[in-house]
Order: sequence, then C-alpha cells, then structure tokens
Amino acid sequence: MVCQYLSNYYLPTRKEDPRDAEIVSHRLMVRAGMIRKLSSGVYSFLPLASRIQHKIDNIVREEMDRIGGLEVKLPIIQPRELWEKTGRWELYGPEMMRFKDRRGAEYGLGPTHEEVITDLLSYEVDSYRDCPLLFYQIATKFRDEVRPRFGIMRSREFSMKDAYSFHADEEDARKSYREVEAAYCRIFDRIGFDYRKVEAATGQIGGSLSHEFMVLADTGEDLILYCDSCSYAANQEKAEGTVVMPEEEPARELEKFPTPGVKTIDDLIKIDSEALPERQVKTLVYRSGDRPLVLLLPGNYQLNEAAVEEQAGGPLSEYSEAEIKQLMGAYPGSLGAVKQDAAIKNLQVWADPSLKGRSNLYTGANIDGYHYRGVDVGRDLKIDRWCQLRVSIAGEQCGRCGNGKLQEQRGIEVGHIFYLGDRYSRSLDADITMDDGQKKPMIMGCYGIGTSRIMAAAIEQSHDDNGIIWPRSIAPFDIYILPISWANDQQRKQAEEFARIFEKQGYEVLVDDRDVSPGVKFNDSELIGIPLRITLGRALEQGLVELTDRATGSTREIPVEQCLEQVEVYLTENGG
RNA sequence: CGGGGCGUGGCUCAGCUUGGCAAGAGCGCUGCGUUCGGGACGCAGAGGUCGCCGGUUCAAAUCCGGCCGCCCCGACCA
Repeated sequence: MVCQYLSNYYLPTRKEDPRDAEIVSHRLMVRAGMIRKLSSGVYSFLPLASRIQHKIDNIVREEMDRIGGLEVKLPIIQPRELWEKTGRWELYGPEMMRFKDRRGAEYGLGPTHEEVITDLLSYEVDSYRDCPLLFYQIATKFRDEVRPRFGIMRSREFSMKDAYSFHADEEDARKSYREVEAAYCRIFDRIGFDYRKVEAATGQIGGSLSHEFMVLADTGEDLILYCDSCSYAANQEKAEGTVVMPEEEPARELEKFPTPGVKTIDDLIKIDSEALPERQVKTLVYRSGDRPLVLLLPGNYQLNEAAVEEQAGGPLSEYSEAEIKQLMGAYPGSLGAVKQDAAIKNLQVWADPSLKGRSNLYTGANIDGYHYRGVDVGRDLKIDRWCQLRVSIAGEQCGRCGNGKLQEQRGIEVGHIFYLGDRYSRSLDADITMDDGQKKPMIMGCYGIGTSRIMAAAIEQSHDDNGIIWPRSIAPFDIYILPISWANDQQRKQAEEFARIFEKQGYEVLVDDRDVSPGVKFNDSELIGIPLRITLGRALEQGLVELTDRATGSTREIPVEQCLEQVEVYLTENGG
C-alpha cells in the first residue's frame, strides 16, 4: 500500500534531452528523473528508478523462489587465488576490475560468482543426498566494459540476478536447466516483454548447452537469426546455416600467378576481376593453446571466433605478422593451404563447410606477392576438419530443418542460462560422495538475468513521443492523481479522498499536489509513464472526473462514485 | 585499442573561424505579485577559476602544445 504525494517526493524531470544520451531509454530515464551519471558506465538511481528496480527484482525473486531457489548474498570482493584455481584470473582479462589491499594482496570486483559459490559449496556439501541445490542472488556486478554505452543498458556497474545449481548427475542438472528456463519465461511474460529464447554461445563462462532471452528491439546490440519455417532461433554468433552455392563450372588447372602488393580481398579483385570475394579462400592463422590453427572460409564471410573457440575447446589468440611469416612462409595477404606447399604439411587446417566441393577459387601461395587461381577445394587444399567457422547471416538456409531461410531481428539480451557440467566444480574440488561411495565433482548450471538492464529494455519496447509507458507489472505507481489546481478546495479534498480509497484497495498512488501549472503535471505524468491517470478539473463541480489510459491516451469522463469500480476494471484488464 | 566529435552557471546551447570594451541566451533556481485544462506572465535577484596545466601575446573562452573527462562508430558481453 503506497500513497505518495509529489511535494514530498524527489522527481527531477527535465524538458530537454541530455547531451550525452543517444537511445530512447537512456534519454527518457534521465528526463524522467530516474538516473544520473556519475562516470562513464556508472549511474546513480534516483527514487523513481529505485522503485521500478524493486518491482523487477521482486518478480524475479518470486519466480526463483517458486522453483526452489534459495536467496544468498555473496561477496563482491574476491581474492586472486580463487580465480587462479579456475584459470579465470588470466582468462577474464582487463574486464575484471582489480585492486590491492593495504598488504598488497590482490582482489577482483566480482563480474560473476561461479568461483565464490562453488568454493563455498566445496566445503559445505559432501553428499549427493544434499543435491540438488539452487542458489541465487540479486546483486551489483562490476565489469570494466570495453565500451560502456547506452546509459544503463551496458554499464560497468550493474545489477544482475545470478543463480547457480548443483547436481549429482547430468540428468538432474538438465532438469534444473529446464526449470530455470521455464521460470525465466514466466518472469519475462509477467513483465510483458515481447521476447525470444535463442540458442547461445557460451563465451567466458564455458559449458556446452546455453540459451539467451532476447527482448526484441531495433536498438538491441545482438542479432538473432531465426528460421521462417521451423522453431530454430539462435544468436548470430552461434547460428548455423547452410550456404547454397551456385553450380560450378568444370574445374580449371591450378595456376600460380604474381600478385605484387596484394594484401586484401579488394586488392586481389583489382588484379583479376574474376576473383570475387566469394571466390577467394580467406586463410587465417590463430594460436589455439600452443599450436597454430589454419582456418579457411570464403572471402565474403566473417570469422566466428566464438564458434572456433568452442570447437577448439579454448580461447584463440592472434600471432604477430612476423610469427605468421615464420609459420607459413608469407605475410598475411598471401596465405593459403594448398597441399603442395611445404609450410602447410604439419599444420592443422579447418575449413568452413561452405567451401565444400567448390572449384575455380583463389587463394594465397604462401609466397609474398603470389596467389593461386583455379583452386579446387577437394583436389588442391589440405583440410583436416570441416566445421562452421563463419558467422552466418540472414538469407542462409536453416541449418536445423533445411527447409526454411534464416531471418534476422535485433534483440537485447536480458537473460542467459548455461549448463556448466563440472568445469568449476572440478577445478575447485567441489566433490560429493555418491551412493556407491565414489567421489565425483558436482554437475553445475548457472543462470543470469540483467535486472537493471530490464528497466532500459522495457522502455525501449514501450514508449511514445511523450515518454515512458510502463507495463503495470513494473510501473512505479499504478495511478497518477492529477488535480488541476491544488488550491481548489473541492479538487484537493477529492484528490485526498481518492488517494485514501485507492491506497486502501491496494493500489500504489502518486498524487500531484505541486503548485505548478497544469501543463507541467500532464507532461510529467506522461513522461514517467504511470498506467492510469485520474484528472480532477472543473467538471468535478458536476461530480465528474477523467480517467486516462497512458498507453492509448484515451480519456473517459465518469462520475466520481464510479471511479473505484472503473479503475479496477481498467487495471485488471491491463496486467493487474 | 583504432576512427570521429564534444567540454562555456544546475540543464540545453551561442560566442571561438578573424584574440580586445562587460562572458551571453533559453530553461531551471530564489523572492514578490498576477495566473491555474497541456512545460503561464510581470518585476526583482542569485549563480560561471570558459575541463586542467603550460606556452604565445600588451591582452586568451578564442591561437599553439600536453593532459584529463565524456559521447558516437568498430573489435567484446547481463
């Protein structure tokens, strides 16, 4: 039960867009008096934003509790030694904020909590009988983002719900994964998002099975590819499609020819106009573990590093140009994997399936300033393994059903779930004793929701020229009571009366008792996006008030005595 | 990190090219009065080391050098 008078509140709304804000959610959050920037990617939440965040957190909490989640609170400060045990002190890189205490001991600010929770449970849980366990927290995280942007959407300090599950076997872990997945759907349904669950890459966290929850929005940073025929949908960095290649002409002879100064795909076209990008074999060399890996894909495609890392089972790193020269015999620009080249004989070569069976292609000769033409993939190239190396794009054939075409749509990642296996439990000795007396590491899953990002995503998805349109479920207040003149006795008394009644009915009410002109009140009520407005104006003398729906702008004049009833009808129809 | 842009009262900006009288506007803020159905009006006020440091000059918001901060575009992620 909440009844807030604006004269006792702090709502610093602004007429003008802030200079440094680009996307609509950022602009509106600043204008609506929700957030203020302290530093790049670091924001203060003012009272209005704080209320909304509580609403979001509570929905998340209820649904996590419903599937047996247990709320905990884990430390933000985490010692170096712990992260070294999983290898992530190195792997996580500069994204983790690091510092030393007065004794010189090193710490990181937690960007995520797999290490802490797994370490904790390694001491506490000894038996399979204790499993399964599902812990979660809603807490501040720190990631020194390469590029913070879009206000709270991608900030360095942010709020996230992270959850971790622990199991005696894989089957149980998968069951938990499905339960969390269902809980996430309930959460995003309740918030009222238009969202999509997609297959995802696992990145730094590791693991094999993973899905993301994407709020559909043109300003989203992620690209989703989905099939127009089956239910397949995936993040672009994970999506698998098939490229339909044109019929090849009969294969020509392999021929080496001089290409002085050619460094790029465009350069080669200038020398031979038939060397279109899709006819060139892009040859890349990366370090995978301690061995080189040669990667081949058509020149018109981007390398998908995440996919390669997943296949290789570890991160890729780049060689310097000098190292490449040593390995291949030529600098980047003239690299290739033609069988007869001595340099390639002892190297692992992986190729993208879109190259399979093709001929009359171009590739480097591993001699600076020379290329081959007439390359037949099967005949001429040394290929040890076929696997997808390219980033798939819209228009490819669906890799799942084979019938449909992949379509694209942008999304904002608000949730991500991972099946982890024993990646963390093994390195942190989180063993349990099984019923046969054997010890083995627990099987884990981890599950994140970007709770502060949800606020921004909701605005991206629901706003108009006048401001935010909150879905009822996360609106900071349900009803905005707007007396045209607080000095008018009748209006003031009626406003106070309404406030009492609605509060008693369990609604959250904001009363605009400020001594400002009506225009200011109307504009603010729309800017901050309260679902329902009750306006008390001159018609009150005839016993009439106005109900205005924020989403549609439609207004109805009704007698005072019907107001409670009408409000109930309206608010239950709209996600009550 | 590479590329681009910006930094002048609380906010949004003008002034800078071509150095010079006194650093401005709108909004916001304070006081008084008039208003009260869509960011009202009048009068009177407060508020700025022109991001920082150095240089050029008789003189720098303006020209030069360095640094810092912030935003946008690309390679990374809730």
